[in-house]
Amino acid sequence: MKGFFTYNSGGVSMHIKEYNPREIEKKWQNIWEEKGTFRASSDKSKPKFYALVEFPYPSGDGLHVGHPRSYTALDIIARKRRLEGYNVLYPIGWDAFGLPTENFAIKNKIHPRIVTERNVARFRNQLKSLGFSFDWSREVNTTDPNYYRWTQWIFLKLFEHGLAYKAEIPINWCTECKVGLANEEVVNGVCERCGGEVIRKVKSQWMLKITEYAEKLLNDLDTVDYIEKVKVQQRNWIGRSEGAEVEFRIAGQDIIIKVFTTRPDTLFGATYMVLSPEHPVVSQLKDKITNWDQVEKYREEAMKKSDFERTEISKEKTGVPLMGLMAVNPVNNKEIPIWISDYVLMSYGTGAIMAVPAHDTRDWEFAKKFGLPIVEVVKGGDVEKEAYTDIESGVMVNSGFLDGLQVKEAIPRIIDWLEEQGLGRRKVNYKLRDWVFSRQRYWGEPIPLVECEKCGWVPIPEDQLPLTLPEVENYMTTDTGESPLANIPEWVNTTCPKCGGPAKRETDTMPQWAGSSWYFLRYIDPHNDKAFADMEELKYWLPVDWYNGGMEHTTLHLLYSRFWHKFLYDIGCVPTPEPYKKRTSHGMILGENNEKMSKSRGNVINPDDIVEEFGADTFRVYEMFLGAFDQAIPWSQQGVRGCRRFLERVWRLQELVADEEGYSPELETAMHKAIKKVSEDFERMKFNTAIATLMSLVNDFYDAGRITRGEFRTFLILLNPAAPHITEELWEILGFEGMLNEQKWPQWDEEKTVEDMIEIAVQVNGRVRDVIKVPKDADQQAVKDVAMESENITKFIEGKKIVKEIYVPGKIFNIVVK
RNA sequence: GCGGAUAUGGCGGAAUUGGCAGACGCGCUGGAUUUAGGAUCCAGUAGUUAACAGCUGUGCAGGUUCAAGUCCUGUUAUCCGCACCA
Repeated sequence: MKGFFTYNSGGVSMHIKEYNPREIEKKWQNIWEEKGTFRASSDKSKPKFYALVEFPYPSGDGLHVGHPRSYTALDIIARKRRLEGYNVLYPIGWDAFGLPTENFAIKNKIHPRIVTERNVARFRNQLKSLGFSFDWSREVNTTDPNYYRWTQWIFLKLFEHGLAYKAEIPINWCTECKVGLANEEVVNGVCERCGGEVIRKVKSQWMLKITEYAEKLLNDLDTVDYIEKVKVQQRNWIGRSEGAEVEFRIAGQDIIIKVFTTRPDTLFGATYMVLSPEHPVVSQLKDKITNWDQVEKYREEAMKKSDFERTEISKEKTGVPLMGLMAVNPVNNKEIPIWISDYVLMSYGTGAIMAVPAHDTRDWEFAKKFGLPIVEVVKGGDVEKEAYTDIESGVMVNSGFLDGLQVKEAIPRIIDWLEEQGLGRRKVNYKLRDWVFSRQRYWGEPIPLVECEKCGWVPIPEDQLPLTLPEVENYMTTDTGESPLANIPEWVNTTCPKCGGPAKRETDTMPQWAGSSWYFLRYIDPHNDKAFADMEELKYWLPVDWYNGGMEHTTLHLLYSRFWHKFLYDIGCVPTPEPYKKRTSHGMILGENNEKMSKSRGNVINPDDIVEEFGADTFRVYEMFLGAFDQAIPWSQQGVRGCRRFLERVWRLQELVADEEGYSPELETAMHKAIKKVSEDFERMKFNTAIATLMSLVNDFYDAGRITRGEFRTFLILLNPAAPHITEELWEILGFEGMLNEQKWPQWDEEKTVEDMIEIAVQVNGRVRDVIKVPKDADQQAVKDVAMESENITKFIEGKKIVKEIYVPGKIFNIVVK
């Protein structure tokens, strides 16, 4: 019984206090706050580590259990980095502009600013109750005029550099939200937020030229450490394709129609053209079209269709010929008919295609349906049965000077020819479109431009920023799609900063993605009123070392913010071409019934309830333990209980601590193994197995019946990033030096991660027949000697001939017999 | 249709490079303790079997190998992304 440490100096297991998370969690949260424990230091001599999680939209529903999954994960990384000696920046803020708040405000007649304040206060409390090691002194809020002043400033820079322009184009219009949407916000033809129907609406819109950065956004993916899934999705979204732009003349007209094609080699097989119904040439040549009534009807129908209907797959191709017009195939001067069809999109390429039915599946379907000629120009398939699209093995035929060439040879040859003749040129095309940046809503950043009759669009001078939102009575949107701001004449009517004449303010506001496109920069220097952030600070902290967030933001926020950052880099405002060095993504947490958590399904878990009943540490440990971090996983209330039980067992370890330093011989290997496993698993985001390792170690501790102070100290440090409150408390109770968060992350000795005596599985013909114990450095003969003493082995060998022996040190010994 | 991922006990999931399948947790069964248990502790828990002997077993069908959850070929199902992108 000697040397056992107990809380009350009595006997073993006598009087330790009960584990009371409610009490100790509050206690440590207060201590950390008072001491500013997790503030990033201004000391730049230390190596830095910038950990970032996507800041939340403070919705009225409060925190979702999905938020803490991401936050706990990077909290673990951040806490580990501090223990490793880094100066860590782990900030948080609020992405607080946006529709739900505004809708709530309208419905309940409360100003969106008040709603936002309330929601933020609730979120802040919830996050604080979970003990995240955020640097709260750097909190940002996108709706704060001191913040959006800089959002507006960046917008003006984009405008100055010609990257923001106003265009009258058909945009995606959500009929529910009564707001224009970016392409990225339309999912499966409906609004990604509300699921409402999206129609095409022609509106004058502010656009950002993200397409100008398509090449950089694509190429620089090779320079960053993002999970492959994200890179693949961004590449697909940018959708680069190489080909040629070819000019088709209209017979008897002085008009040229350009098409984009990736298969210029098949030009001799182009037997007709198809234009998008919206193609401007159609109206332009109205007088020449003999079946105008039919054409007009088709165009009207196409316009009426929602995006969803129009892009619906597997529907029959439709179309109408432009009678009275013929195009001329530039390679052979043959006249070919021109059709319009809604399978040709105005928004991709030039809105017109050359149709090669023999070698394009869509054109083939169309030609078959309307009896258009099919001319084979690449040999290898049966073009009467289906389009032959192979580009690897086909040989050109019926193609004049291209005959006999492989497809891959023919492509550059024909492009050279087109360029020589002035009939076309090499061209790279992207699926990525410019970013529709206007929102017809109140609760967003005002666009800091005025329209002057004389000077056109004029930016508001920088020293007059921020342009703040006016107080209004009514935020209702109108069915005509005008922003609520348009109804405030005293705000709209202003003077031109340039000439002093009368001018009108832009009344649309920015999308929610504006403020989030640069928030990680503001965290670096959040109180700066001279610049969005000081260059010296930016140089120290950028890039973000590790950014975790949802897959749903891959082609939205993540792409947008890379674009803004690249622009800021080009104009010398940030020191790095890429904002984020590493990007990872967490899986969704589903309800207990394996369905997506939602109010309507009645399967929502409220984090507050879990913290209240089990404590924040249990909640954190459970979220990390429930399964692979990057996969969707259902919640299990029973599983939470198990994690609480684990922490109870940790708490009671106090009773086992003997007054001895170092590691005991019995547990030394287990300690080194655990340090290694936990260290590596945290880095690989294998949080579930790291926690499992710690659970196993606790089981080992109980099996051993007593542990040293050294063992307990190491264990507490390993568990600390996941369960920071209970570990600090135990650290204090045990009277260890200083505070736990000031300690050093433990090291392991590779040598000591293996026991001196190890177990080797002995197989006969690949089947395990026995397990033997041998010294860890035993050679094959030694292992064989031990194995042959085993009856379990010998009875399978008896009477047979040993033909082969395989020994994998530390793993198995296999004897092959015949 | 294209691209990506996944498939392992009653459940969530483990298994660096091919080397003892089912770690860890939940649940369940039995026991101890308790006035009580949604507390704690002990034992058991893939299937089959009288068995701590064997045999079978990682969606399905083949193959490579001394050895396959892992590699190869084919196939099915589910999920995610894109979706007439010329």
